[in-house]
Amino acid sequence: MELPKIYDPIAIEDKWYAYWLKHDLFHSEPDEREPFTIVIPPPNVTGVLHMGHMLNNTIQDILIRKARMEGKNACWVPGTDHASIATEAKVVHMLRERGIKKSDLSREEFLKYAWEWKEKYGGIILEQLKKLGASCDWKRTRFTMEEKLSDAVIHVFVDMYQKGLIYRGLRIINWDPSAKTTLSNEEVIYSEEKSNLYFVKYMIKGTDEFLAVATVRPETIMGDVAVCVNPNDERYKHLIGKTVIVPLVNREVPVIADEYVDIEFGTGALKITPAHDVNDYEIGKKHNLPVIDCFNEDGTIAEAAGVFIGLDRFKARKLASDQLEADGLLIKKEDYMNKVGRSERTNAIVEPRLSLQWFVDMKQFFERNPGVLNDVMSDEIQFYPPKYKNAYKHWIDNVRDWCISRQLWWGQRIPAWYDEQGNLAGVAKTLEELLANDPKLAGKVLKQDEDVLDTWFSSWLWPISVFDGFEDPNNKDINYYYPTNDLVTAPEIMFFWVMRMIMAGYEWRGGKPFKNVYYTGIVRDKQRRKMSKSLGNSPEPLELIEKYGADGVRLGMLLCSPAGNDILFDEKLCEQGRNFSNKLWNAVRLIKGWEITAGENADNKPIIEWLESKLNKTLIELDASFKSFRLSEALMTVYKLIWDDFCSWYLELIKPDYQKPIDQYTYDKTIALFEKLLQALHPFMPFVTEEIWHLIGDRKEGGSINLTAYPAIGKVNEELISQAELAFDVIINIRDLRAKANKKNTETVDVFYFDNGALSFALFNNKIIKLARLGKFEKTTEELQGMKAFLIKDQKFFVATGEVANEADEQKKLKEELEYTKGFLTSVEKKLANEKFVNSAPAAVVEAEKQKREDAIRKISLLEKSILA
RNA sequence: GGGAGCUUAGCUCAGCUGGUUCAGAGCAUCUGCCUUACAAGCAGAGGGUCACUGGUUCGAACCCAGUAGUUCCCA
Repeated sequence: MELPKIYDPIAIEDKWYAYWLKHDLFHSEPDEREPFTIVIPPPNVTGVLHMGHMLNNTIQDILIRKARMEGKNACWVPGTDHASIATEAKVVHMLRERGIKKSDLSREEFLKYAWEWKEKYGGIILEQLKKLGASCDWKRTRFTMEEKLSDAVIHVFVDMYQKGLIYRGLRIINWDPSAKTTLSNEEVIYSEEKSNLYFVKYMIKGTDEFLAVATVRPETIMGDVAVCVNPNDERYKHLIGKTVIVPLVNREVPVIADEYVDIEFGTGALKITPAHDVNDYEIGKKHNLPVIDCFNEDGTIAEAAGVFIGLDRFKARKLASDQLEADGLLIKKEDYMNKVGRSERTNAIVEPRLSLQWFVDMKQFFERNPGVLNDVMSDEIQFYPPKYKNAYKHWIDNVRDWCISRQLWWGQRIPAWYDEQGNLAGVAKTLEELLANDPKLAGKVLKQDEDVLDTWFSSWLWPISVFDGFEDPNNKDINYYYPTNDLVTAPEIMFFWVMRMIMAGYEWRGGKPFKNVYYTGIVRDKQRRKMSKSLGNSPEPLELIEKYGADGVRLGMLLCSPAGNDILFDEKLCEQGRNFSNKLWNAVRLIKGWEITAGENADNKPIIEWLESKLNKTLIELDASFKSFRLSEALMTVYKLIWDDFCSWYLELIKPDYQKPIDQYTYDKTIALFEKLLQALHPFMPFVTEEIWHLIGDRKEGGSINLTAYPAIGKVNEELISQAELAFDVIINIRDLRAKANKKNTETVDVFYFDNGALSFALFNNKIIKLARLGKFEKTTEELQGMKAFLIKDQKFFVATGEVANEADEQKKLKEELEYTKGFLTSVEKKLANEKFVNSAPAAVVEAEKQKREDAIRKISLLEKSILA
């Protein structure tokens, strides 16, 4: 069979993914094996694969493939969330292109279009994951808006209402008075705009004194309920507790004190308008102040304001300014730059507005479920890297209630009904159920809440809901797969996801949803900028895959991603990955190119045994890396084992001479070793390992390297490993001297060495001759003049490179070495002479120091002899 | 403003419980090679005051304190 010189991943990767699907290799059903479960953090259904997803899902795939090879029943559940805001924006966009306005549609009509959009464009990202090689159980694909998962959301809402864990409360929201809709923070664009700062007199009641207040929004003066100063502000201390008269409406309000006020800013006195400013609202709440809402839905002045009723807010600003001036209350007007938020869609200036929303009472939730915090702190749920425990605790300690309602249509509609006066009538799964539960409601006209629930209110249930754990809390799947093993996600969603999933787990399953949480870094470019569409600094993932193969990209991503650190992505690393695939490929070409002859070459036996030992030793390191989620380190370990140990040393050592056959024994052992290496690498590079595994053995249809057992750790012969390393060291030293002497590869050199019995490499003698291209390799008992020499420990080697060694240089080198060794010996002896060291250091350390002393003494005597000679 | 982290080779990072004269890896760099698996390669080499200052210790990259720079989170 002829194999091309260069590995071409494209066709091969498609072939194997199709094969895996055809043979249904990733599907899992509960059985008697130990389960290993990962639920995908559901990507946004509108999403397309970006670099963060690539990293995140590569890591999940590595974990799940490894578990599969370890004989566990591995199940990786894929799916997407419905992303209310993003999807609704996409649907509105689609409608606009068809000339349809959302405002002309009923809720039902709009949702029909939304589903149409979802069926057509949603879930592209899942297809893209297949290109990456993700071994998800596609038969278990879920979506947060599908019926069963929606039922779970409604169930949870009702349950929480009944437990008193949710409530309705006021909250400042972003209001678009032009579209008459609420906006999420993401839909508001802030920019610096020129405006005015008005300095206004608030007269102190019953005096001629006044308090000067600076404001950019005089049209909200009618909503003022207090003036606030900093308690440490000497200028105003005497006014705290006094009453001032609000201009324009002549209302009496108190002067209050709060640390929040910045003494330096404006006049140091702040008017408090709770209905129209977030911070004012907080202060108002703190000081138990009333709320006066002076705007209508469309941004005109409301009756509650008392003046300018019905006028537009900007016209009112002008009139208010004029009126203040006329009343002699306007001190001055300054130009002022401030941050103004505008609606992304209508460009209208966003109005902060008080609105009734649904909230989760977080404090109470944590009191019911102390495990949410405690089990993370005690590592019952383990964070990797653990430093995020701090952030987690800090957040829980300072938690704010979770606002779960959204003024949108795409999402689960809140199952709450109101009477004609807008009072809450009740909460139930359906109107029928509500009426059945509460006879008093019979005959009343009830209206369901217009809002939907936050998407996060769906995804926090994900680890339970994907196994239908709400519908049937005792079903086979949930009992088997829950709690899941690992969650892989980005640190920025620790609160949105991780914490809330943990909360849901404790509340509805009485236990954690996963055992380990692995936080990936944020993918940045080489200049440390976050990758983003607007910056255009993110490579297109699928193009990268085209260019380097999924294996290459996976390796590239992972090499630059130690756990929890940011990832400075560099395309070069993908190239390194591609090159590695090619290296493996060429190893196959070499091996498959050999003719085989019966028998066994005794010289190769120690080489084979060495690699077996080295492999086992590496497997131990690998295991440790995996256990602590150091995947980058694990990959590098395998990479070096394959490239350096297997390709550069082992294959070169056993390689028969040109056009000579290889013995059957060596061949069989080599194939067996190669197979183990491929297995160890498979979780990282699934495609190329699958391809080569099929090339080097007779495989059954439906067989896959991913279904084979991960290599078991065998015996490690340390003695043999150090002997081999010594032999390699000899080879490297000789090669160095050869290179410096400009020896051609075809020329041999002679090497002689003192044999003082301290070093042992006899098993590899012939191999040293082969790789270092030696003529003679013999012992000597005397110093050889005119030859280059090197030392390994206290053993000297002479290399006859043909050129005359410069005696002075040689002597200088030796003297330097002698000085160094003497210094070393002194430091060791000092240590050993120190009673405190000998008494307090562990015995092994002291023993090692003694050994060092002996080695150094031997080496010094050798060096001194050489220098004299 | 409050909290957390980071600072080790040109770059990105390891360095797990303080214990070799401990300073390590990959990439990059330099030198020589198209040696019949691989130039997407082979063989070698060079490169560091472990941010700074002090302390604890027989012993510090590692522990403690302070300083500087930097990143993130919350406001």
